[in-house]
Amino acid sequence: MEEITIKDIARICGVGVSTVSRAINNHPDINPETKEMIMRVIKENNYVPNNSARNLKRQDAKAIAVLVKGINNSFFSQMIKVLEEEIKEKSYAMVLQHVDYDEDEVEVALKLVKEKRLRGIIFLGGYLVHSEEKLAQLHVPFILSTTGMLPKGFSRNTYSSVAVDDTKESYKMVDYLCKNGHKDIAILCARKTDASIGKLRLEGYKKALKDNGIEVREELILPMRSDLEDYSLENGYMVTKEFLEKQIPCTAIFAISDMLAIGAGKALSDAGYKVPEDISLAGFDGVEIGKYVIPSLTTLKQPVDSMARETARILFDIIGKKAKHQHCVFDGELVVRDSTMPRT
Amino acid sequence: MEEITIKDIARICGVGVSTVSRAINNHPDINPETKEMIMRVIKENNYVPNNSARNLKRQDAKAIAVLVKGINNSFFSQMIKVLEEEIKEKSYAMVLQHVDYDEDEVEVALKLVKEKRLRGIIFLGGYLVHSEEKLAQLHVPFILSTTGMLPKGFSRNTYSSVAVDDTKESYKMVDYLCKNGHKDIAILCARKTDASIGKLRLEGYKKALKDNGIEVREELILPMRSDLEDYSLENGYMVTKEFLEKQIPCTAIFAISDMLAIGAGKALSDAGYKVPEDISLAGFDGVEIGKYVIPSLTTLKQPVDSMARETARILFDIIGKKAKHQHCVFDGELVVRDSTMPRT
DNA sequence: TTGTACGCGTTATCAT
DNA sequence: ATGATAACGCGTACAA
Repeated sequence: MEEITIKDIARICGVGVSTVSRAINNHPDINPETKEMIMRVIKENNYVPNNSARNLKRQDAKAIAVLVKGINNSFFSQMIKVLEEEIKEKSYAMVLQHVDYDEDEVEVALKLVKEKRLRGIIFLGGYLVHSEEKLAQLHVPFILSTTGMLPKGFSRNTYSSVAVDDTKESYKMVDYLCKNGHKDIAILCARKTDASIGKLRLEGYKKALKDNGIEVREELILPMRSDLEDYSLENGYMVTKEFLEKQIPCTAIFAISDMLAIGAGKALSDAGYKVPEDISLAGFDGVEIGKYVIPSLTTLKQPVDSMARETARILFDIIGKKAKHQHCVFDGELVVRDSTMPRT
Repeated sequence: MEEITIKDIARICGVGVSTVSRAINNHPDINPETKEMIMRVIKENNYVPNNSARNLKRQDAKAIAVLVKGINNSFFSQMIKVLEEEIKEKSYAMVLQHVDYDEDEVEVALKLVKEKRLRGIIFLGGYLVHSEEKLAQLHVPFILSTTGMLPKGFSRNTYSSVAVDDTKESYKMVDYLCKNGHKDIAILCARKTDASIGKLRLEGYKKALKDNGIEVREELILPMRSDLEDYSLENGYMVTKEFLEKQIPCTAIFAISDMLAIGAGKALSDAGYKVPEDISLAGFDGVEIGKYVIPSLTTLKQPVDSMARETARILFDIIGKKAKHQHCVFDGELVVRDSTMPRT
């Protein structure tokens, strides 16, 4: 039951360990026949190199890590797919690492860099606000993708970012609702303590109302419940249900994520409201399931494919010293489907 | 920019490396004051131990890996959450590893064991059918959870498993539909090449029809398209759309996963059919979103929480030598919601 | 209680 | 083209 090592292979083959190492790592200076023989022996003995030892010794891992905040976020999974393609294309390895909501992603990144000799890091989601100091220790190029921005003070030439302008896109959606005659628009938004995208999207909402001459009313601002999972279906459902029970007049609900919107849609239906005839419903993100829900969901779609591709491009440019850090803002797309209608 | 190591810490503190090591790893034989001092220096210098070096040296990692087939499977994410709780509870570390659809999970497991000195492995999903030989090399207890069974020939006392009886549960659903007067029941199922749960669920369908005196008709068996992602919304939508265009009479559609069912529901709606009045629709798995979809989805719910807890229990029992390998079959629950109705 | 020295499995730098 | 050997950073006997 002994674990077999490179030494065993060398002994069996009657060669030195360095020769085996050369065979494994596709080094040029090796006799093709020797290599073939070694590879055969490796197969026969089911030898698997120890990655810890490799990482320990190696400088150069040709790996980039993707740190995803939270699990089961269907918005990210599409991005991950694309990132994986792009990373493989450059013949890099992708290390996918989930980070719990209560974990510090920068700390995780720091560990990972030491362990895996990464060349770059992609942060997907999360709010790196409190981590400036730690971020400075990250001596590896990193890029924030679809992530709450860093505070203004943080030097913008030490990292890159790719995202939509949450305020602007949120504005777009609410403005659309206003232009379609809606005046009493509720927003299903982040908790008051949120300092990230949730806050920005709320600001867009407020600004759009003001620009359309509509008063912002506290009673129409519906923060998520903190005792339920953030951005979850259940949260959207419960908050909407409680809101509807108050019977506050309202003709449209804008949820700052599609999942919240779907939860809200169910609450509306359960309470006997027809979407969109009685109340219009809009989401944000543009996740796939929004197309399949009934009625299909009007949303503000983030161009995830392009964003993922751009994320990879920027990171590789920096790794290859082809460019400096940059900050790329994408436009979202207002996708009008069946869950909203004009108000006459 | 030099990476700081345990030696540096030792030097700064004026102690030996072993003392630092003891401080880090909470060893008993150490002066509390020395320890405190060392920990302070570690914080000040942002020292992060190198995991590769640790894993290389250590025998005993107190870690268990969860290998998940595919990404973005909302059915698994609930299980993962529970597994994480259970594993943390035992003060083990959980290593979450996604495995691509075209990757061999056993190969990934083999590598991971070498790299991380795992104590146990949980396979979530996937079909380990072709990997008997490799599985034998896995000298670490493993358990298959929610996974297509291994072939009969494989010795059942070398591994554990937790799952529902897919054939039986599928039968339950189809039998329910039959008992409610449905005779023309289409099934949205796996590709013909599938040898895993897809096959079993199809068998349950056939058996239920026969037992209810209904003929199995090929034209009502709708395999997923191979050019689209397996079990995806889009696959359910497209296959159903194409089926409906053929105008084959049918009063119910049973999809072997909830996601397929939701896709199918949209195709029905687009084609002008009312669910459940015109056609009843049922899914399988019991994912959360099924509750929020309109009409809410009748489904065969797998008891994911209990299954995850049992998975962890069994694995830890084996690790602790408290028990031998075992195979646990859970009952699913028929959850009747709004997407099905009797046929008179 | 603490420090020294060795080895974990691999890659890289030398010679040869 | 190949082999011996020194690191890589850490944990742990063993000695002190």
